[in-house]
Amino acid sequence: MIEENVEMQQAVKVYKALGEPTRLKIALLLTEERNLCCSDIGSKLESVAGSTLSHHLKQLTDCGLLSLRKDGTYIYYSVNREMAEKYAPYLLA
Amino acid sequence: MIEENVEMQQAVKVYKALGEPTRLKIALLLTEERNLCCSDIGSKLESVAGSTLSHHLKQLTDCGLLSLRKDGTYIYYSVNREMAEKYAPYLLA
DNA sequence: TCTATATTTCTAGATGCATCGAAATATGGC
DNA sequence: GCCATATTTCGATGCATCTAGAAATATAGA
Repeated sequence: MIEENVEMQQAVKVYKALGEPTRLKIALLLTEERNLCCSDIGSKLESVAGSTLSHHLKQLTDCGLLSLRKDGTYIYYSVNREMAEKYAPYLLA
Repeated sequence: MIEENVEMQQAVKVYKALGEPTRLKIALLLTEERNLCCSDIGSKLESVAGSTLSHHLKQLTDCGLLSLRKDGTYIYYSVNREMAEKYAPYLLA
């Protein structure tokens, strides 16, 4: 009987976040280029509403895959490399 | 503008498959112990209907993460190590 | 052939999720 | 304070997915 632990729950969150095309693209974008803000990211994707983008970025940060830095009205996102290396080094390849 | 290619689509499938607690457990089970059949796996999980288990195993094999070998009425599942190494080496840790 | 076991397919219900537009919040500049 | 821009929250809708039970399929053995 396999036991569910905290690490497994985190892994599920990370993989759920990456198991959606738009979010995977965002994660890949942010490994190529660090410190992009919400609207930068939006401009590199095909027609995504700001509210949708916000929702995706929240999931990616909540699971620990992205870190953010606030600067004025902008929020700059980057990939948390330790998390990517642990769960999905494919992102960094 | 980031482009969606075949590899990305495969990555989404793999991560979607792993982004669900029961399926992640199945994948972890099968990295610890290879060649388990459907009912073996069911007995190592908490109360999952056979039809549900079948559905999960299909997703894990469809994305390429599991391979299977038929022997009589049994089907033995194993983790496809190249796929795990590429997308989710966390499974093998 | 008949039976037992293993697994899948079918059908349906309940929940979750992606998406958007509109409204709300936050910050900086004038 | 007021305005412009960046981002989030809210509310709603449609679609996907998880789940299970029942029926169907497959295979081995008596």
